[in-house]
Amino acid sequence: MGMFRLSKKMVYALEAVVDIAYNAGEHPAQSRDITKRQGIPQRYLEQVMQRLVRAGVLKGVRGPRGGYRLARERRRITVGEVARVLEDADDAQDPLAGDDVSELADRVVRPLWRDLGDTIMQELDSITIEDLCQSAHAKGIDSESGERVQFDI
Amino acid sequence: MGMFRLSKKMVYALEAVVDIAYNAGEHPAQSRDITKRQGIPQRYLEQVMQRLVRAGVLKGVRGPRGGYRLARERRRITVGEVARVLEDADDAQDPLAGDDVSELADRVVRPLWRDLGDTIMQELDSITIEDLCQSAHAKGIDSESGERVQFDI
DNA sequence: AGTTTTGTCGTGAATCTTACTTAACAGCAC
DNA sequence: GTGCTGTTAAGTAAGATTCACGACAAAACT
Repeated sequence: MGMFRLSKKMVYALEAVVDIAYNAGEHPAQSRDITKRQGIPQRYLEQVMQRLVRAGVLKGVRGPRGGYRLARERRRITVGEVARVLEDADDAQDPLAGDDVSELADRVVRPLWRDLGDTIMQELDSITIEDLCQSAHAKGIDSESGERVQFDI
Repeated sequence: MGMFRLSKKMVYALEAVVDIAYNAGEHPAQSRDITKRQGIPQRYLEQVMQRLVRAGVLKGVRGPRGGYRLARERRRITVGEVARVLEDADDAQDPLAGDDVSELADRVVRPLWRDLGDTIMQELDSITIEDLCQSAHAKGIDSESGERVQFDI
């Protein structure tokens, strides 16, 4: 059906992206370290990361000392974008269309659901990774990379 | 984990409840008619209905000419309540606790998610079945039961 | 410099778990 | 007994998790 969803995958993705943004030092952040820090299933995260790489949110570098970097500045990546990337890729069709559905469902109940999803997404689109990093900083959470390692390009 | 979710089950439940509220005449609405009208898997809905009955949202009456009625007035049932009933029953524990989770996740990312869920729920709690029926009426959707069949008790 | 080794990401499939759907039968009221 | 709800179990689809192996780039070793 393609129902909107706040999935576990999204949370993992967001945790990983924030982790990279917040802990990134000179070397890129490695998948294994991220999963260790955030308590995310190791093998699973790799798949999530691939989606983020292909979507242009992260940039993966291979080989020893490899890992992941943000593909853009922190303030130019929104939580909404990360969430959208992890939304099921295969639902090319309209989420809640349905021909064999009553008017009541089609014009009252489902619009409510759809509007709700839109509202959530708007909310998420208004929050950037930068915002979350600042929030973490304000709460005195310490970064792996000393402090203030600015992200380039 | 216990992640908040806008599930298909909830949509079905809501569609059914609204259908009952809007189409209810003298006789209770029957499961089969509801599924026919709303395009919901017949046998599946029965289970959903049971949850709603046990939660005191619906009242089932058996035998010929049996069916379902609202257990309360339309304005005293909120969309949020219906959604809550269909939230997985088995997650007795905290939704997003986790001990082996970094501060970054625990104090930044997950609170964001939890707040979002709370916001959604608040929104849903502010909408009653009555509201949806009026919306349907305003849109000129016609009821099975002539018009204006007020609900008793 | 060229080659091998090593450590990481990259990809696809296999397995496990949860949600959804279907089915079969028991219980109750007319 | 007939026609509905009530209950439990079995089957199917979707999501989450794990596994195995290929590709690539840095490092180490001639």
